Amino acid sequence: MARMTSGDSRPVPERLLAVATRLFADRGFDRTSVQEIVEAAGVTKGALYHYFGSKDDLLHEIYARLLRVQQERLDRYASLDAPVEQRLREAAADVVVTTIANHDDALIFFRSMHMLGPQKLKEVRAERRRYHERFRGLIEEGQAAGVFSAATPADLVVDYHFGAVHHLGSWYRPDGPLSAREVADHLADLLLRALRP
Amino acid sequence: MARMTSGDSRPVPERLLAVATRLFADRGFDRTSVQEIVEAAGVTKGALYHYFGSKDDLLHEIYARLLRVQQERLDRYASLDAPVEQRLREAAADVVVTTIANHDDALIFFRSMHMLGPQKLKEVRAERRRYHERFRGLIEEGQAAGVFSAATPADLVVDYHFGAVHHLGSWYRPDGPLSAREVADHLADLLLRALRP
Amino acid sequence: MARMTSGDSRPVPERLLAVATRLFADRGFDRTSVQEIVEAAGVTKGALYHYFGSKDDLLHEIYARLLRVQQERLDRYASLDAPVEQRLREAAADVVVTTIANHDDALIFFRSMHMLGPQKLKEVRAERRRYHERFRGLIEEGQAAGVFSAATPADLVVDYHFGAVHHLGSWYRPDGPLSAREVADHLADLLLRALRP
Amino acid sequence: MARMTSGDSRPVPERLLAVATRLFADRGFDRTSVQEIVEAAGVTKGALYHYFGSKDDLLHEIYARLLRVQQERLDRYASLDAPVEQRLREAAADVVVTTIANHDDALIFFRSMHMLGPQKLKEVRAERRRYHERFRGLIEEGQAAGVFSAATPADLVVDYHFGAVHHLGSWYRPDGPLSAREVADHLADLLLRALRP
DNA sequence: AATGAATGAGAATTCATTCAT
DNA sequence: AATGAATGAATTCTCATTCAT
Repeated sequence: MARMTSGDSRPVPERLLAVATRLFADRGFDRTSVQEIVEAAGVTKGALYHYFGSKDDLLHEIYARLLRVQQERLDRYASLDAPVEQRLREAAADVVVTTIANHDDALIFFRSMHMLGPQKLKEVRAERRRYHERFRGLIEEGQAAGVFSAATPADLVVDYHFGAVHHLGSWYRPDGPLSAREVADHLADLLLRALRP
Repeated sequence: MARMTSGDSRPVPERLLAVATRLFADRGFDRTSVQEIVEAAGVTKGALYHYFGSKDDLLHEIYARLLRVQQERLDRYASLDAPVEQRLREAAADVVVTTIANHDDALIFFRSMHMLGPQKLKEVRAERRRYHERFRGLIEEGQAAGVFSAATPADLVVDYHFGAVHHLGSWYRPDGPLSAREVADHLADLLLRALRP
Repeated sequence: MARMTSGDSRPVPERLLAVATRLFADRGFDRTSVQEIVEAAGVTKGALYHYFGSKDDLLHEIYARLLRVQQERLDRYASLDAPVEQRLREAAADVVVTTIANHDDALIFFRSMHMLGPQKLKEVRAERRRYHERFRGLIEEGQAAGVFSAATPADLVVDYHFGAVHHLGSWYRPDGPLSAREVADHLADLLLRALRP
Repeated sequence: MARMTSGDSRPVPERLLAVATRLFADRGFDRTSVQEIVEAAGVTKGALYHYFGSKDDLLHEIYARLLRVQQERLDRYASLDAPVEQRLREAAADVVVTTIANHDDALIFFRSMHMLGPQKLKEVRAERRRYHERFRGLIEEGQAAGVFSAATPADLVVDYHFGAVHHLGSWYRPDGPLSAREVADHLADLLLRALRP
C-alpha cells in the first residue's frame, strides 16, 4: 500500500537493518513500530518476519555488528608492536573515532541495550566484557611496567574512559567545531595524562 | 486484586513518584504501564491523574528533583572559599556520590531523557546546560590561573568527566568492592590528574 | 464504530459471555475472533479486556458455569432417599436434559476443552473427574447390592453413558422428532437395561 | 535449521499426511501451521502445495482414509453369514478396535470435522450417514426378528453406541489397564445387553 | 518436483487517557 | 480526593497462499 517504489536496490534484509538503525537512533527502540520500519524500507511486515524472528532480533543484529567492528579493531591495536603508551593511546582514540563513525549504532547501543531479552542480553554482555578486559589488559601492562600510575584500579580507569565514549552520543555533532579525529586525540590525551605516574 | 491496606502511609503523590521511579529504573519508561504504577502504589488510575497530568509528568518530576539537588550542591561547592583545585575536586567527587545515592533517578535520567516531549525536553536541557556551565567555569578558572593544563578545551573536559558519571549507572553496584565515596575519590583524582599542567 | 445501539441492557460482562458462547458454539473457539465477539456485543475490545483477562478466560468461564450446574444437579440426585436404580436413572436422564438445555455450552465443552492452557485445563479436568467419580459411585453401589450386573467395570459404564451424552451435541436438534425429555428417558433406559443382571 | 536428510524415506505426500495427522491430533487443526507441518516433514511449503491444494485438503484426506477403512470393515461384518446378534456384536466391537488403532485420525475426526469447508463437509456427512445407516440396519433387522428389544428407536441406539466410540479419544490410553480388544468386547457387550428383549 | 521470498489480511493484546459518579 | 468502566488507536506477530525460478 505504501511502497514508494524505493530506489534502494540493496537486498531486503540489509535495507531493513539500515532503516531500523536510523529509526531506532531517532526515536528509540520502543517508540519505533515495526510498521514504521517496513514502510520506510518499502516492504511488508511479512518480509521483515521472513528475515528476522522478531523486532528484538533487529536490535541484536545492530549490536552484534558494532561489537564485531570494535572488538576487531581493538585486537589489532592492542597487538601492535609498539610501546604500551602508544598502543593504549591509539586504541583509546580509535574507539572514539569508530563510535562517532557509527553514531547511530552506538546511540542505540547505549540507550537500548537493556531492552534486549535476558538471553540476548547475556550474550551481548559477555562480548562487552571481553572488550573491556582486553582494554584493561593494556592499562595493567603499563602499570606493571611503571609507565602508568597505579593510583587508580585499572577497572575504574576503563570505565572512566568508556563513560566518555558512551557519552559522545549525547553531545557530539558532526557539524560541530571539532572533527572526530580531534575529539579522539583530546580524549586519548586526557586518558594518558590521567595515567602519568 | 487491589491492595487493600497499604503499609505505606506517605502522601499519595509522593508514593506514586517513589513507585514510578523504581519501576522506570527497572524496566524503562516505555515498558512501565500506568496500570503497573498504580497497582504498585496501591491506588487507582483516577488518583494518579488527579495529581499528575500525564505519565510524562511523572518522568519530568523525577528529572526536576534530581536536577534541583545536583545544581544546589554544585553551587555550594563552587562558591566555597578554597583553592580552585580543591573546589573542583570536591564538586567532581560530590556529583559521583549523589549520582550513586540517587541511582534510580540518574539511571532514568540518562536513559529516558529523550522520551520527554519537546517542550519539557527544552526545559531540562536548559537546566542541564546551566549545570554544565557552572562546572566548566571552575575548570576555566583553574586554566586561567595556570593550575590546570589548558591542553584540552574545558568543554571537552566537562564531557569527559560527566561521561564517567553517567556511566556509573551501567556498572556501579552498591554491594561491589568499592564504596560510593571511594569511587568518587578515584574519579575526582583521575580528573585532577588529567588536568595537571 | 459498529455499536448498533444494542437493545440488550444486561451488564456488559454477562452480555459478552452470552455472545461468546453463541459464537464459539457456531464457529469454534479458534475461528471466533475477539473482534467478532465485541462487535456482536456492541462494546469495544478494551471493555472485554477490562472484564476478562484473555480470550481463554471467556472459554474457561463457560466451562465453569456448565460444570457448576451439572455437579450441583448430580449431587442432588445422587443423595436422594430412593433405591439406587431410581437414583441412577434420574441422574442419567438429568444430565441428558441439562446437556440439551445448555446445548451451546456443552458443544463448546466437548469440542474446545483441549484448547485451554495447561493450567486451566488441569482445573477443569479435576472438576470433571469429581463428577465422573460421583456418577461411578452410584453404579458401584448398585453392583455391590447386586441390582446391577458387575460384568462391566463401572468406569467403562460411566464412559459409555457419557460418550452418548457428549455425542448429543453432534446430532440432537431441538426441532427434531424427540423432545429432550424423551431422549433422556431413552438413554437412561438403555443404560439401565445394559446394567440388568 | 531445516532438516537436511530425513531418515524417513516414504514418498513425500505420504510423509506429509503422517506428520499432519500427528500434529492435528496433538494441537488441533487450527493450531497447527503449515510451516510446522513442512518443517516436521523435512520439506518446504512449495512441496506441500505441490501435492495438496490446501491445508483443508490434508484434513479431508485424513477423514477419507478413516471413513474408507471403517466403511469397508462394517460392510464385511454386516454381510457375514451369521445370526444378527453375532454380526452386530462383531461390528460393534470392530469399530472400537479400529478407532483405537487409528487413534489420531479418530480424534481429529471428532474434534475438527466442523472445520471443513461446506462443500467437503457435505461429502463427509453423506459418507458418515451411509455408515450409520448400515449399522442401524443391523439393529432394525434384530428388532424385526424379535431378538432385540424395540423399546428404543434404532437410531438412538446407534447414536448411543457411537457416542461411546467417539468418546474413546478422550479417555482411552494404550498403556492403560485394558487392551483395545478388552474395551471393544466390553462395549459391544453393553450394547447387546441393552438390546436384550 | 521443489524452492523460498514475499504478500496482505487479520490475530490477540496493551495502553494512556477520559469521564460520570 | 478518588473510582473504575470504557474508549480507540496502536502494537507485535502469524499465517495460508502465491509465484518466479
